[in-house]
Amino acid sequence: MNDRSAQRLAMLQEALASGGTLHLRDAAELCGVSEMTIRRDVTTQPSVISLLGGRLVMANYPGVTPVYDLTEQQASHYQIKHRLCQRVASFIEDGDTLFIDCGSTLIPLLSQLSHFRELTVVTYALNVANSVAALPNVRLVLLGGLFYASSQSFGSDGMRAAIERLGINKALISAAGVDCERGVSCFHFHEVAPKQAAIATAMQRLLIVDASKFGLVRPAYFAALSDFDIVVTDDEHAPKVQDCLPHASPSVTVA
Amino acid sequence: MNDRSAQRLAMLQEALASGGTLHLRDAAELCGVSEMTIRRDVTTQPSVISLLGGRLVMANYPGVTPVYDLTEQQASHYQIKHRLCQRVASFIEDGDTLFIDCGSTLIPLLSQLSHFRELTVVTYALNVANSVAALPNVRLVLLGGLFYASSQSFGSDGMRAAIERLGINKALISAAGVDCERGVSCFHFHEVAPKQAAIATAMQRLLIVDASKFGLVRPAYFAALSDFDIVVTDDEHAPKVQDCLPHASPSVTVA
DNA sequence: CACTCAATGTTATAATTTTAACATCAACGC
DNA sequence: GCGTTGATGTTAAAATTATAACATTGAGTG
Repeated sequence: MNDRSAQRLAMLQEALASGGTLHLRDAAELCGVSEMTIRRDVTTQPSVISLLGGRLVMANYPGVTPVYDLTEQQASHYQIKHRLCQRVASFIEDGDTLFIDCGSTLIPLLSQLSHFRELTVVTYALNVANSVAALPNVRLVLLGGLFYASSQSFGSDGMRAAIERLGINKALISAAGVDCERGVSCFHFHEVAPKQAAIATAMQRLLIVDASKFGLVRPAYFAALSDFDIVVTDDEHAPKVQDCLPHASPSVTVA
Repeated sequence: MNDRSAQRLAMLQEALASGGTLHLRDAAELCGVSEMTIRRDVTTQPSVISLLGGRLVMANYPGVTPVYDLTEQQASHYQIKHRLCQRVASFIEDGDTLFIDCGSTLIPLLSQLSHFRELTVVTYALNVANSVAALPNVRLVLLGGLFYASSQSFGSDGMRAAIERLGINKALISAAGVDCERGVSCFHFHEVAPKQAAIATAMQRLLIVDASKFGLVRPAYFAALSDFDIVVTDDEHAPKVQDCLPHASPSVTVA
């Protein structure tokens, strides 16, 4: 909260911006203070710098992912999403123009995009953009606007038109709830326009949801199940899924 | 070197791909082996995963370079930008709508924005957006488009119009070259439209350049020195600056 | 000038991580 | 079967890092 403290943090942030780690002792020497002070600088106030085993690391500067500890449960829950994304990747072809939705479901897909020769990714999510920005083989189009921190995504009144002007090949859509009768829903209303526009303009529409989302109702409906060509899900909660999917037209892939 | 070892590494890589860190003990439990084995997995063979203070971190994340050695030159070079940004901050008022240019010059400013009660930041740079996205007191508007990795920024044909539709208060512009007669220039042509639009629409225009930029000519001219109201620079290379600035109209602030 | 307070430094101790050495175990060929 | 081998597990000691308590400094104030 100090002025000098903030100055030191900014200095270290600059030093770490190009990557790498800085040992506490080097940081202390660089700033001309004791290790304890640096330690206090980075631990007593929120910062993009975190302390890991005596070394300062930046929370992925060009990206925004903070350094936090995954629990074993989180890591295993991630396995489901990864399996879903592996299945999604099997639908992707070289040269595709993909619309990639916001949320955490499709994040594991992004690192797999490096295996293709050439792709274009259209998104309105900051975290997606950050992951894609690092891939040299992927052209990135980010749809900007006002930032909504809750979903790490942008919204603007022109977004629907902007998306419909693009030649999107495949729309990869995620959701927070899928209900047999009411359809597919998400939490935030600003996500509705981009999702709907992508569904409207894409040649192929994939809905990617883990099975726990079935039967859930969220504030913002944006599509019917029948609007999708393919539903990618997992078999963890098979009964719930069975209730919904046979009634709808899309083909279902269980990863 | 082992088959199982490689399998475990792949598994952990998947778990870590979305960011964050995984404690050795959780990784061990996740893979059903001892901590020692995981430790050996990641240390005995080259891998994208590294071990930092008992936690696994992805290599494309901060921790990949074991130690980052800073030269004192880098440290002092940082000081200049930080001083410039402190001066810039003194021009900012609560409630301002700021246009913030891409590049590294204005990065140190962003952490200082948390000291204000309420601000709006307009930018077309990914790195700026990432820093601002973390600030709860700042409304962020990102102008999207096609991503240009070289400048970590976006470009689109509609950007000029999009900026002129916004009520920008103060334009904070950086540059790669300032020439007395030819004007102010940058490296990339896609930066010209947003810079010009911001200059055209803003009520107050600040040019922030360290003194080493004076006398340099870059491919893309975007403004004359007289288009700015305030020039913020440093006195490191006073002679060069003197040659240019007296001829132009803006007031000069030396930080 | 003495007092106060916040920031920083110092030290000792606790907790954790790393290393090394050795034990176990299963697979495989002879 | 038997011994070898590579992978893995276990344990204890060494090194490092984290924490907490207390000492010092230094600027601002009455």
